[in-house]
Amino acid sequence: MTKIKSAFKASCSNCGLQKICVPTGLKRTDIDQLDEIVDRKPPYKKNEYLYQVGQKFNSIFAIRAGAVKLFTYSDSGEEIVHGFCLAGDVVGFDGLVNEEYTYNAIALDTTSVCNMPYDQLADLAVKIPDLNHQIMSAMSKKMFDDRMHSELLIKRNADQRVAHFIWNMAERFRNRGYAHDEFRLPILHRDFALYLGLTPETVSRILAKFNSEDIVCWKKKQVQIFNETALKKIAGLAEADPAGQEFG
Amino acid sequence: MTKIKSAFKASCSNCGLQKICVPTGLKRTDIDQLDEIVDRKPPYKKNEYLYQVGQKFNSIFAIRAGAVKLFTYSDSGEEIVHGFCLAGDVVGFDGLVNEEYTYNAIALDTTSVCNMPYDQLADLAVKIPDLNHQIMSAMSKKMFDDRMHSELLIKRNADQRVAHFIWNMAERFRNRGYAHDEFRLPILHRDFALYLGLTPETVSRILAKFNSEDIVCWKKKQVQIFNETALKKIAGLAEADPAGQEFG
DNA sequence: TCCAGTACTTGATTTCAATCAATTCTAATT
DNA sequence: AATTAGAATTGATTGAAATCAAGTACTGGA
Repeated sequence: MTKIKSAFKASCSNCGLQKICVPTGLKRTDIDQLDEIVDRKPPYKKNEYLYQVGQKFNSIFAIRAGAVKLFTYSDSGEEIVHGFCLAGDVVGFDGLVNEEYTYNAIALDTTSVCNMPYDQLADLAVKIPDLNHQIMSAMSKKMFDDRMHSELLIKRNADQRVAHFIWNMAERFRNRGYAHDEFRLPILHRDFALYLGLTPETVSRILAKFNSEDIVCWKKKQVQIFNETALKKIAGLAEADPAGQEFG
Repeated sequence: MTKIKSAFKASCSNCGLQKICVPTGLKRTDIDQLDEIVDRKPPYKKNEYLYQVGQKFNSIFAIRAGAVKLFTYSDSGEEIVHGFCLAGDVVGFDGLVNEEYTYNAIALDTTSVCNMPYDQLADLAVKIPDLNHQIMSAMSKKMFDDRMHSELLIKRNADQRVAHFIWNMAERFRNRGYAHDEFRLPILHRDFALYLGLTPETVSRILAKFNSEDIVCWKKKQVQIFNETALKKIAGLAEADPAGQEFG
């Protein structure tokens, strides 16, 4: 806990996110090989782009700290928010087809990433089948997230969407070993509204209601959950702890 | 055109969907290797399941003919339609994480598939990097489809959703070399409505309107597009042919 | 510390699509 | 060909969230 971090070279093998990130399930020797190709650049500042739509695909990014927003613009020029990535998430797979990225990825906070050049990663994956599988798993996980997102947009009303989103974020923090009832969420209500297909006004009203009912408070990028049960209930989630819910 | 098909053993190398399906971009010798692991079972009948949620993941399916609906049930038991697959599409990647399928896949019509057992495919992919890349491309393409779906659900009103869906289907037929202004679409209006996050009533009203305006007619699983320009315009798609739009 | 621009809140009104309800049409089965 | 259940249509009504319109509160930079 009180280790002097700077004394260690940053590496996958001493990274706290090993259980969540790409190295999951890899042998120690394989992790060391992966480590060699990882490029750890200085962190992105708030509002810096990791990549943009149309840019040549060259890397996949594992987020070590911070938060990233994925978005595009519709034909009519409105911003469309596709998702948010937190520490331990892997982004950039959208670039695999046609060798260019299909999202814009922007840092919402100061954000450190592990940059994995794709040509090297692909070469390595050929040699390490577990790694190859791991990459596909990460993609498959992303698909699952997207599926949950569409489900939200298709079936849920505004209250349910807001509750579900907050609950989902809490779960992601829980899975990463952080407090799940109180956490920093550097996401603008505006972006959050866009992601849920709602307006900022609607989101504001619902958050005010949840706050007045002592369910959850989200102010100044800080979230506090007071009544987990109520939140889950509004979100339309089954009462019992869903054991199979180990996706983040 | 008038070749006696039964005289040929079905294979990737004589398949008309080669340019769309998994073999795209592979060398002839690689395709032959792929061919060896492909299991071509008798077609699925209408309403037969290719796979179901929770079932052990074992295969990826390339659709040769017919149509498949991907769906799940929400916590509250309502059906949620996630997509439709046509000839040339590849399904089953959702099963990669945790080794089980996360969708239900059901045949909407008599449907022939090429079943690719995943363990064999994975072994082969290790030997053929192009194939590995091809598999990831197919996953990435699926992600792009899902992205278009969320975009539709987030930003578009009912008219735009309906128009966009029909346009998208037409493009898929066009990409596969079929007529794009008249095609069979064995999808119930009910399923179509669920996919778009609308009710059957709303869809029915909009289709009636489009029909009365001589834009498009979709009756008895047969679609005819009379006014492509109007359809695109309603869908909110740019007037000029989007050159970069080669996804299906 | 002030200022300016952006983000957020709150209220009044409108609108689009859902819901409710009743037929009509269609396709599968015998 | 008759039967029947499911699918699609059409109309009347309701309701949830968008929109319009001021306001207030942050936040980052000078």
